[in-house]
Amino acid sequence: MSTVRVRIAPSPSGFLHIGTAKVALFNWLYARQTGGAFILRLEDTDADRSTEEFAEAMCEGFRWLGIDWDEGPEFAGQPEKGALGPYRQSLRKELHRREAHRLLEEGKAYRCFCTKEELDAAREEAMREKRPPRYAGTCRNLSAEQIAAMGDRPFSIRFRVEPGETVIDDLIQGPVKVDNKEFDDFIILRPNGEPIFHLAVVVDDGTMKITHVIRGDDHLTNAARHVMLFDALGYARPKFAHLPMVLDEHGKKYSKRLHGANVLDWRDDGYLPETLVNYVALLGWTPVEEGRELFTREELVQAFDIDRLGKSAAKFDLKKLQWINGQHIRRLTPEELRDRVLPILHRAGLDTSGKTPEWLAHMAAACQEKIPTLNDIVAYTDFFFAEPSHYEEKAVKKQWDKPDAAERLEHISQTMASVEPWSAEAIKVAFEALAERTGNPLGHFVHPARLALTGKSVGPGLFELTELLGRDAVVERLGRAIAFIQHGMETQS
RNA sequence: GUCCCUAUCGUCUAGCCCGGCCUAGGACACCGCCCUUUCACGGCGGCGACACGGGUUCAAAUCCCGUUGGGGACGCCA
Repeated sequence: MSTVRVRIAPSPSGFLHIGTAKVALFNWLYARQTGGAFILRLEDTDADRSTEEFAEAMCEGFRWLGIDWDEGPEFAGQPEKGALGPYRQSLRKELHRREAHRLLEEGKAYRCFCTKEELDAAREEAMREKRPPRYAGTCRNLSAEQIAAMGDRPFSIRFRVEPGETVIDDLIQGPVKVDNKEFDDFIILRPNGEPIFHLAVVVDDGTMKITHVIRGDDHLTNAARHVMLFDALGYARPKFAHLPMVLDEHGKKYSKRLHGANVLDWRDDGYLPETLVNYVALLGWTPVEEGRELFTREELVQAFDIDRLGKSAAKFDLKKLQWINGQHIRRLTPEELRDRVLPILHRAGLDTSGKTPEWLAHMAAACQEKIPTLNDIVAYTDFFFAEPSHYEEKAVKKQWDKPDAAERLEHISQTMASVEPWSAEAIKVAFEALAERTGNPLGHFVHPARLALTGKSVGPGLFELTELLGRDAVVERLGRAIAFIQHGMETQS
């Protein structure tokens, strides 16, 4: 029985960010690999910015990626899971408050009567004078009499940072030593009784028995504060692993407003969830098996190794993502591909109701090796569901602007009218025979035919496409194309 | 300003901890060739990096120091 307990603790103040997804994935992989528990905790203490819609959007992102949690809040009709809840930070305030007051009683924290205005002014002044903006310690050593004299003036609670050195034994960064002099006494509870992030995370991680805190390295410095709090509160210190962040293609922080910051943007763009999972996993992790880059979610669980995490930030590379997507699309069965692509076809306004599931699976198979994203299916197959609305201009010039163009299509049409059986293989043989008989290369007939049947110059293999289209449609479309060449060339713009 | 983290091809990275096997390996991208009914796929080849400067050493991508670049923390945000 594994005792590993890890968590993802997003603040529901936006969609699921690509960086959060990375952190979640590594936590999830570690949990799944060790047989431990993966916990979702919503850090919604900032009521102004946290909304239920965001919480749902975030969960939808996780669901799409296939990152499921063993313990977490109630969501979308699902009841809360787990024995150490509640899993919304906002519902744990009472506990946070109690722990803050416990520290106060134990002398590990103290009352601070400074007002926000005073503190803000002091910080600004320090910044202006290029001094480290730290709390001056005004209320650090107030006597009982002085405190009593404050009457019922509101106060915040500050953690008392003791002199010494704090060491974070980070699984990724190695031991990180920080002199406690670098930290001032930080506030853990606001005058209104609301907990501050540092207190809330530590209390929650401590009481939820988190064993490994795997998160973004923007928290590395905070980790020292957290370690001090863990110790002061008497909780077992978790192990830490601070992951490098995900940068955009220019090497900047992946801004929320950038397309792709929301993992669901990628779904909308036609990427498979397994692609995102695979790609993000490679951002900072390399398998022992050298050269291997393609993994399913399950294979990642097997291969993942927390010791092989990199230390530096990685830029997001769309081209690599596209390549991985193509690879994963090829690994789908035709039926799986069909099922994933059908909603996209429908959204594009194509009516697939006239086709059987088997036919649609064949169609999917014909495109499988060609489409970089699921969305490309539309351009590759729309002509199956509707007559080509027009012929690609450049292709018309190249293929049909020849004296014998109509004649060639006529040959093809006659051939197609009599091929038996109506199969891609037989159609291929017929085309080859036609080419040979007339002493032409195969392309001499294939290219004009493609244009006649699809209106385009690129698409699925011609013979498969021809079979799928059916003899009647093929002969009819060839006829139209011949008519177009004979009468319509000059009217086409 | 102080402190912390980080730095190998354009990009993701292997190698670094335990110096020599590194004339630095792979992948994506790019270029060329081959395959080929288009587009892809696939195959072959090419281009292409140890940020800089000092040490230590017979020997440094690998160890040490500094510089520079990037990121982060220093909030009654999370």
